This record gives sequence, structure tokens and C-alpha cells, in this order.
Amino acid sequence: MDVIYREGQATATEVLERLPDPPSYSAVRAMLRVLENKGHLRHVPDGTRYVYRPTLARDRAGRPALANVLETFFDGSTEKAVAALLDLSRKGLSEEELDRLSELIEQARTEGR
Amino acid sequence: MDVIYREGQATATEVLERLPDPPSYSAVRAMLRVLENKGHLRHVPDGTRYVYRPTLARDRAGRPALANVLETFFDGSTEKAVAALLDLSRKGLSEEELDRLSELIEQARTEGR
DNA sequence: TAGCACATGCTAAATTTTTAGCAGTAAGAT
DNA sequence: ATCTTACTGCTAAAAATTTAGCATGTGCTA
Repeated sequence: MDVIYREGQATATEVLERLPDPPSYSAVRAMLRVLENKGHLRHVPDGTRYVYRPTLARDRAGRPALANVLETFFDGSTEKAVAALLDLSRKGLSEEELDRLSELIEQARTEGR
Repeated sequence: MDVIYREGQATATEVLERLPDPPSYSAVRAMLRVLENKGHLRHVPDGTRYVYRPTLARDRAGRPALANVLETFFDGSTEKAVAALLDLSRKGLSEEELDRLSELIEQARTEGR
């Protein structure tokens, strides 16, 4: 699922290629079928192969995934999670991005009530 | 793993109880053994039962988990992820927490260079 | 001390997943 | 038009997981 969310869509071969510690091609195909049966994926034929897409749009899926990490590793603390996020991208944040982040918090201050 | 990270430690029964859509008790025990063999868990006997703990401390594990969600669902964009985090806890943020969040960003501004 | 509740060690069977590989078909190149 | 490549559908076997359940041992309580 992660591979497909990252790529937006993917064929069996593409999933295989992007999988760390990958199983066989057969296993990937079987897994995609299972995920489709479970309703997590849909496929569309494209020429000779199947292109798989997630059933749940990426932005709809991101929230719960983030909420889970928040609860599992950060005690549900937004502050801890934001601190970790800032630390992850320590060097890579431009002045503009930091400005926008401040703005987000200001918005939360007014909106969030 | 999520259950054990959330609880800090857990017995087989506790994992079973907290698992959504749980398999059998036997399956949980087997799974814990497998995770231990793979090096993800350790156990210590406590009276008659085993208490399992993660090998990798929670704070060490949280970062990569967060990084993965960041890449998979938010294009690696700290801004998008922070926006989602703020949205998740829309109402629940106190004035003090928002202050501390602003402070975190100010720190990133100076430190992060 | 005896009895009970509960947990592990172990085993064997059922089920699911993984694997390899073959036949058939569509797309693109020669 | 034919060949080649790449993919799916399918099958059967191997491997791994899941399940139930029994024997055993520890700790707690009466």
C-alpha cells in the first residue's frame, strides 16, 4: 500500500521494484489481488498490464496514518510530533516554509475555537 | 509492534486484547516469537508470563515511522504534515501548546542552519 | 496444603501465503 | 505479417502462518 500511495499508482512489476526486501513476482501479484479483494485497491487494465490505485484517496488515507503514528510513538502529543518533524528536515527548511508554518499555527489559534 | 509501542510493554494476552480484528491467542504468541526472532522484541519473564518490550526504544522508532508517513502521504512536505497534525487536534490545542509550537518554529529558524 | 487460574512449551492439523512455471494474449518492433 | 517482449490467468507444490488443545509449572487464595 505504501508503494502505491507513494507512486499514486503502480503495476505489479513496479511494486516489486520498489519493495525493500521483495518477495517473488508471483507473491506480489497475489498480494495485490488480496488487497483488491479486501477493498484497498482497484485496478484498471492499461494495455497488457494492470495498473493498481488505492481505493481511498491519498489525502483521506494520510490523516489516519498520521494519527496512528501520533498515538503510537508520540503519546498523541502534537507538540512532540511537530518537534520530530522539524528535526527530520532540520536543514532543508527554507525561510519561506518556516514563515508558512508560523502562519499555520496562527491560523490554528483563531480558527481552532 | 504498535500495541507494544503504545503500551510500552505487553504480554501476549494484552496484545490480543488491544488488537483490532484479533487472531487467536496461539497466533499472537507465535507472532511475538517471530518478532523476537527478527530482533524487534525482547521478553522478560514476569512471574508466570512473558512481558515483551521493543528492542528499539520508542523515540528511536518514532522518527523513521514519522518519516515514512511523511514520504508516503505528504510528499515529504513538512508543511503539509504539520497542517494535517494541526487539523487532527483542531479543538484540543490550548493557548500554551500553540505558544510552544510557535517557539519550536522559531528555534528551527535559528538552530536549523 | 490443596485447588484454581493462568501462562508457557509443544504438537499436529488446517489454512493461507509464497513460489515456480506454463499457456494465452496484447503491444510494439522488424 | 511475424516475432519478441511483457503481462495476465491459472495450477500445483512448498513454505509459513494460524488454530486448537494438552501437559506442565508458577503464583495466589482458601
